[in-house]
Amino acid sequence: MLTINQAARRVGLPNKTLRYYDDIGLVSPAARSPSGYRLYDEASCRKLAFVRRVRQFDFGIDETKALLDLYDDPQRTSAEVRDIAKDKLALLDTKLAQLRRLRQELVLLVDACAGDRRHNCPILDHFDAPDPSDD
Amino acid sequence: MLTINQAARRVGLPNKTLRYYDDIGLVSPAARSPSGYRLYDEASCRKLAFVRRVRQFDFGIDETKALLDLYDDPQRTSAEVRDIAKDKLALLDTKLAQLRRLRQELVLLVDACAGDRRHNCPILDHFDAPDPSDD
DNA sequence: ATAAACCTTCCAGTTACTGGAAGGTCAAGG
DNA sequence: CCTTGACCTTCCAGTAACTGGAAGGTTTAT
Repeated sequence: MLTINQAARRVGLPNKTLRYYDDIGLVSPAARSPSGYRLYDEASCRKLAFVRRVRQFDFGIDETKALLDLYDDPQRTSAEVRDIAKDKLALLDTKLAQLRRLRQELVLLVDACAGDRRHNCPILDHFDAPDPSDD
Repeated sequence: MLTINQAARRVGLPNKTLRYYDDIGLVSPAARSPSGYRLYDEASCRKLAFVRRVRQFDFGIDETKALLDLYDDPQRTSAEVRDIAKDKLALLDTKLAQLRRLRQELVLLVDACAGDRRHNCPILDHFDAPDPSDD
């Protein structure tokens, strides 16, 4: 049984985050010591590591919880999991497209700007465009 | 002079957001009516529109404020603005690279998963990988 | 006069934590 | 036995950028 900091070090998360996950009921320690210390066993550490990996994939806490429930359920089917992953993938693609557009516009702006001591600036001009057709 | 909802409609932001921008001192209305209503003129509407466009580029409020100060300052140089934009561009590139890696991994996972009624699932297996070398 | 449609302020909630204060616990050293 | 330091606990507040809602004042029209 590991105390909170030991578990935190093992799974690579801050101890604050472990307390938070306990508070919201995402991953709780296996037990408490007589004096109230959180104690994590192998299984709870695996769950924490699982959560960390899922979170790195930009899944929100709710989605992570759904995945964790499936992870805990030996009766789940691969289709249930795959549906969640596919939804996430679609979202990710949307986000990527937006960011790419953003980047492209910003590149144009930076390129158009002399970046010298003069006072006119195409970047500000662009943001100031009196363009009523833009939503 | 426009009331808050009229201004909100014109610049394409929710009225709550206009109140918020006033609260934090980002963009304040040009005046208040005798009964305390916020009144926006042309200049304040232009600033709101400017802020909206900048925000769409994923600049934070602080960065937006910096840009707005430069926008307000006839003595600013294009170099000052360009530096901010270039920093943002670098950040954007980092974020894009991360998301691309994420997407690629997720694609592999989804492809590897049959998505049928069976109980084994490569996605969950991946997240469960007992991989201690990952940070 | 009163109803509808505005406007105001203030408080709470959102996401996923992070930081800090006040205080209990545990092992080692003197 | 006592103290010191490193842990641990809970709870409260703050982060970013709003959003929603309650309670109440104002304006306009009927």
